[in-house]
Amino acid sequence: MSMTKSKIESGVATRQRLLEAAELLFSEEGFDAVSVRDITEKAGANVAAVNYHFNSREHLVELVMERYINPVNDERLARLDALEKKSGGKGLPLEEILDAFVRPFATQVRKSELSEKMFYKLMGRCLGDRGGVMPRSVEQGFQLMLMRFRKAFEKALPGLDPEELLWRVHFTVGAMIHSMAHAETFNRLTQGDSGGPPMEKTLSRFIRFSAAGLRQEMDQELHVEQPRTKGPQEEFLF
Amino acid sequence: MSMTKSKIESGVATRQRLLEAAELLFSEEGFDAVSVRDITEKAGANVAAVNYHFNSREHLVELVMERYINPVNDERLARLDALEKKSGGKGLPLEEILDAFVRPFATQVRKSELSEKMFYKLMGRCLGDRGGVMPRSVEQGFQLMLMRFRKAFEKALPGLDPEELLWRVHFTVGAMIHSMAHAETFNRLTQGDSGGPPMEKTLSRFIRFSAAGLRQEMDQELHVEQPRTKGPQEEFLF
DNA sequence: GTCTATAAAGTGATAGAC
DNA sequence: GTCTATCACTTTATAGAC
Repeated sequence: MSMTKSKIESGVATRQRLLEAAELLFSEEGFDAVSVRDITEKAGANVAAVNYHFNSREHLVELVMERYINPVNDERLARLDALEKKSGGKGLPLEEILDAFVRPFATQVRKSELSEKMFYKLMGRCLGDRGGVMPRSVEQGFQLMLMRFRKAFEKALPGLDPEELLWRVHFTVGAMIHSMAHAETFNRLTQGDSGGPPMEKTLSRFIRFSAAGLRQEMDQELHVEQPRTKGPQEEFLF
Repeated sequence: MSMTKSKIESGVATRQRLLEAAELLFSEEGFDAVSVRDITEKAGANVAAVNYHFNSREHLVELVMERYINPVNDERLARLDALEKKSGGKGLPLEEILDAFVRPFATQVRKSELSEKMFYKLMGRCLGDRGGVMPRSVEQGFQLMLMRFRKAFEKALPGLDPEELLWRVHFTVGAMIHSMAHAETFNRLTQGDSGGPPMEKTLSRFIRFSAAGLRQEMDQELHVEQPRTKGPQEEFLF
């Protein structure tokens, strides 16, 4: 498939067309599965155009990641800042922290020219592809952001073992990334219909799910009839 | 890096050495980032060996996926069967369903000759790489397994909207896959130490986290002071 | 800024000798 | 079962004409 002829003829700059084609292909196929030729062909440009406009394929990949991830992480920090300023040092409600963590997706997708579906897929690629390897600026932004949110969670859940908290945050991040990157696959596998855009409802669902998981008490076992007939290799009991 | 000379000299069959080398490389680099030459070099075999023993690179990939995923899915179904037989048609406790869902990882990793870390990484690759595309037999097994577990969850959570449940299961699966595939990345980004093997404790943490998220009540908002000053684009409230 | 032509390296696969 | 040699492609990147 190639770019609509209209975009080429209506004089959209080659650089812009390349960027749009790359974002579409990256979100669809993953960063490592798209060749320079795929991009230039889809953009209706010459094979040398990517290297002329972006120096190398790798630079283009990094540019795309930075363009979409950094604004999200920046807005996350800004929202957390605002919440903490408002509360004046007290622990925040989990839901508000989680809201600051995911709502930036909803606001940044509106600022972008991508469809919601493509935006989330691309975001999932950024976070899940390449074994988590990201450009330096993105990696640093992520570290800073996660450090701040981790502290906010710690304050919101005083007394919780830090290692236990880290795992709960890990599960939370995993639920978020997977939902974005693999929503289509999951729908196919479950033959279910978890619905399309708008995504506000999904983010709301995510917040409630994660808040419950993060807040959950250690004595949850009250809910369950403990099976005491465990064999030798049955080493964990919920 | 190449295979330890001992394995070559001690007469381990070439086919076996290729399989071990491939599994190690696939888990480390991902299925799409490993070439036939990478594998044969690591295994100390000739470049033509992969095609001789496995017909093609693609067949080898599918074999590896099947070897590790299918036993896990089979054991999941067997455990769920046993639970449902025991309970005689009544809804099961969430923790028991989740236990049947994740404990097979712990038992299958013991049956395999892989280290825990490698096993989980490889499993994460199977589920996360290639945009969720799996060999036919694996895909079918997954569909069957997810259908059964979805029904079990529905019975355990009567009255819950099916679409809401589907999303909660989606979050659950995401938390699990991400934890396995990206534990190392996450540790790096958080500069945290979420601990290494043994994994029993992690699975226990996962069960409690997911159970709380799945079971969570719709009126969770009681916990939080609702911000009523939302702007026009602030469309979801937890 | 765009094009062609080409370099240099890598890919999976296979025929045929041993 | 293993090896070499090679085929037929594809990849990124670039030099140089226009």
